[in-house]
Amino acid sequence: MAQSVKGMRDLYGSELRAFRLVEDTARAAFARHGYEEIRTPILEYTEVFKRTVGESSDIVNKEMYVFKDRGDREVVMRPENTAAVVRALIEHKLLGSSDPRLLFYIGPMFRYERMQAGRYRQFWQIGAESFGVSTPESEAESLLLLFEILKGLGLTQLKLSLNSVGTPESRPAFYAAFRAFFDAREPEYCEDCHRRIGENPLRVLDCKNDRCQKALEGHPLITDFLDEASKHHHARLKELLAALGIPFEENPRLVRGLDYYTRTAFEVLSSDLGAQSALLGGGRYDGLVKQLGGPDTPAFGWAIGLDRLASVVQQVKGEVGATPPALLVPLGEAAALEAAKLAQAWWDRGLPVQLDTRGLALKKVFASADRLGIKTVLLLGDGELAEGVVTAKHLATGEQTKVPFAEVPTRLSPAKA
RNA sequence: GCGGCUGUAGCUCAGUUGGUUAGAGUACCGGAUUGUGAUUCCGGGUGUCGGGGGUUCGAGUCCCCUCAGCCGCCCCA
Repeated sequence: MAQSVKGMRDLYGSELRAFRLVEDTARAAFARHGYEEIRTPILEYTEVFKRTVGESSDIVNKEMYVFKDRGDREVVMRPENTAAVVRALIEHKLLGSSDPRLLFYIGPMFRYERMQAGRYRQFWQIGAESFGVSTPESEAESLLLLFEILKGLGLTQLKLSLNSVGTPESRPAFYAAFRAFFDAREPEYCEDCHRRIGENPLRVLDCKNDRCQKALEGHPLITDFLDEASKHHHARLKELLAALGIPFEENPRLVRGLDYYTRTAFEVLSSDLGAQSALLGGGRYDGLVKQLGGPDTPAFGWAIGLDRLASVVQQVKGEVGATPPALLVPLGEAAALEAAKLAQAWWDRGLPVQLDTRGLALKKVFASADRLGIKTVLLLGDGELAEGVVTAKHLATGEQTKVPFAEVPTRLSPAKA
């Protein structure tokens, strides 16, 4: 049988409705907050991600869909979108003014990884980025927006895991201290940790090996090595979040997989997702714009895993049901034409009415309507035609009434359809 | 990229130490006097047993390869 490409899936039915629910909720929140949408291409030149996400990161190292196009250019299917958005802003010279530059995006990302529940090779992200503001207040605003979306979806149990990873200037001191700590008990750490200490030292901290965890007791904290400005920044953000009622817990061991983060880093995990528990993540990336050749611009942003959030929404709220419109069923040729005319007029007025053009026996029409979850069937036969009415049957109650054509629009308000 | 498990009807699954036309529930299709569903009754199996190769008189069942999915690791959304 024909199959979709490994790791890529078709979205339809209740899962797609869950996606749309999340998207609609997010778009409404973005609009309230003054965030504008941006859409960038799926394909980017490899350099965009190599220079930003980090040469040593797994994403660049082993997960990118890289290939040569017919013009022999090396391109990559975007593994994330922040770097691409920054590239676009630089290219169109949209940075450098003091005007707010608040952007959001919704789209698919691609990473070549081993399949697992909640981990797909094409997955979707909803992201928000705010450029040009370095204050903790801007971060609080962005996180308020984020929690507004989660709350709008009925997810109130989620908690932010928060850390500050300092700046490129302050981090070396921490790394040195941590390395010294590691070296002192070096033989006690597992093989993976010996690899991690070179690539991303913080990763050692969340090793699942019991011996490693024991050897880590009393390790230096990155938050103790912050410069004064970063320390104040971090303290102020925590103060704001507490005052604004955003639930968070400090996690000095929090690490992110992308190299470009500075100061604030955070993520939200969900216990409803199995091993792939990361629901969303983000943080500050003050150096990224300059790194890609733009004006020195502070920035903060986050990305939600749409596939995973939709999954959590379905687990918490149950399947997202469809809401089909009423079904207008003509009986016979004369009625078929009249029904089309009526439907045409009603559609012009914005009414949700599905026109049945199958010409099936009524019992099949009703059986089908029942399966589709249709609430109201409007019958138009010769008798109705002569009277200028439709017979409206509510499937749930079996109740049947005659409704003059002119009254259908008021009777068919979306709530009653 | 590493390790383990699974794959039979649209769905959930049964199928004996290898044995004859591959089953159940549900869903679906047709019918029970032509304009009334979700109940009932009657009828229908709709299948490349994931795919390919091998062993065997004989393979859904055993072996190898492969594809897909699931679980864990790595990592991340």
